[in-house]
Amino acid sequence: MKTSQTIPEKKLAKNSTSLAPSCDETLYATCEAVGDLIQFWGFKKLTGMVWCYLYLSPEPCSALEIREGLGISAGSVSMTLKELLHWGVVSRSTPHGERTQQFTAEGDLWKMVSKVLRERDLEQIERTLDTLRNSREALFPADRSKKESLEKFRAARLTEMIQAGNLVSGLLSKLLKTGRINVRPFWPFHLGSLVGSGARKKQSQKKGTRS
Amino acid sequence: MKTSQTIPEKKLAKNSTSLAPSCDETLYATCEAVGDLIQFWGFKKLTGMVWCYLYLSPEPCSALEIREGLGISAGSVSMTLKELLHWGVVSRSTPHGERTQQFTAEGDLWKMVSKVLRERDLEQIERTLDTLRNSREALFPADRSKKESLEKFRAARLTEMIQAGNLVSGLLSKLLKTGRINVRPFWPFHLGSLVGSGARKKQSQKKGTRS
DNA sequence: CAAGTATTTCAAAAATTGTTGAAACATCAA
DNA sequence: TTGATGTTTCAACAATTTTTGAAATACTTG
Repeated sequence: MKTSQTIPEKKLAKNSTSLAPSCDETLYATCEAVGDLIQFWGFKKLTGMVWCYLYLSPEPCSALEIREGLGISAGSVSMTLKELLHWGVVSRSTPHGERTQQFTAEGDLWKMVSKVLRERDLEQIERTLDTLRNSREALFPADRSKKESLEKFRAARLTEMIQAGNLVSGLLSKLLKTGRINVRPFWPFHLGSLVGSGARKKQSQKKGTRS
Repeated sequence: MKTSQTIPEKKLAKNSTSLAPSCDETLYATCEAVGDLIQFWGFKKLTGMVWCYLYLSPEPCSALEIREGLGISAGSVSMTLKELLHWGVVSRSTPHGERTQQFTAEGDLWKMVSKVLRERDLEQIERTLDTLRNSREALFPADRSKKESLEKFRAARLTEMIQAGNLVSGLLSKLLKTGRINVRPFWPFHLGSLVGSGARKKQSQKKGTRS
């Protein structure tokens, strides 16, 4: 939701004479762009930048190199790497009997994305769905017979939200399981703006989809 | 990335005697859950809460009602509503010659989601892609002949990221255009973990996908 | 073990973001 | 126009998040 910070002057202009951006500038800008995207996705900007720095490095990097390459503190590097390791998108190695550990970015982008989708986004959706289901239950317990219309209305809207959540959650799981999206179901409510192209009209109520 | 704040005691326990949560508590909890989800998605929590409050209201609400219902300040209500109006997910109406304006939540969840996906997420991806393409160009201009291997490596990785971005962006656009996901292509790199279920193996290089 | 270097931790500082409340503004009726 | 009420704005305040830097810890070698 937020973007660029003041660009640290750092050691950027190490070899700045040419008109074209020096390699370091380009590198930094790239890391920043990725950092922004990753921040947009809910992580810290630095997390994205460090990952990108590693991803663009043919050789494993030491913490010190990252530190200098991005102009951040030792503490930041350490904590960011810890986070990246936790997410399994960076791996650590200590070559032979060296004392300095080296870091490498996971080369498979999909692994990275899917891990986060699964462990973070999917879980957040489920968390929300739980609350919504509880709310509906509280509003509309056993007998759904005579009830104030207010509660009826709310229960109906909750149902809409829950169905939407189920749909998203289902799509996500499927994508994560098969690595492929190939689903027919579409947003099943208020079809309003949805006049999708050619395909059968089946409303798609898959068995597994509780709602 | 963050969650609950201390729950304002407000006027919650208005009619708290029953064991089951009072309606207001349930309502508040629901709004909070949605607020959290929306916050997770990059908005302010209040934005989600206010939207949810309206969405669960059969009648249009005045600013005052929201103010009291959620226990927030007049300023917050005003600014949050402004934002929601901007996103087109809430509409304003002033019944007859009344002086108090009323607010209603858009009932179509898809409209809401798609608007944000289009105007925010898609744009962020495009922004990032622009930078990545520029970087690659800077690293690897016209002649892609003899070049240091470092630059070669980086250009290759940039290409991977760009392709991934193109894929996501393409899927999103398609989804937004047709309201339906029905694509065969899958993540085209490092197939590693992807052993998708039954479907042809075509690598899918659709014409429109620049990379 | 001691010295030297690498790494982590974490309290405090900095930066950012979110909220309030009161003043300014708008609108309408009398 | 004035008074009453509803709405917006925005500077100050509050809360949260991020980053730093220095102390503590770990690890290796001599």
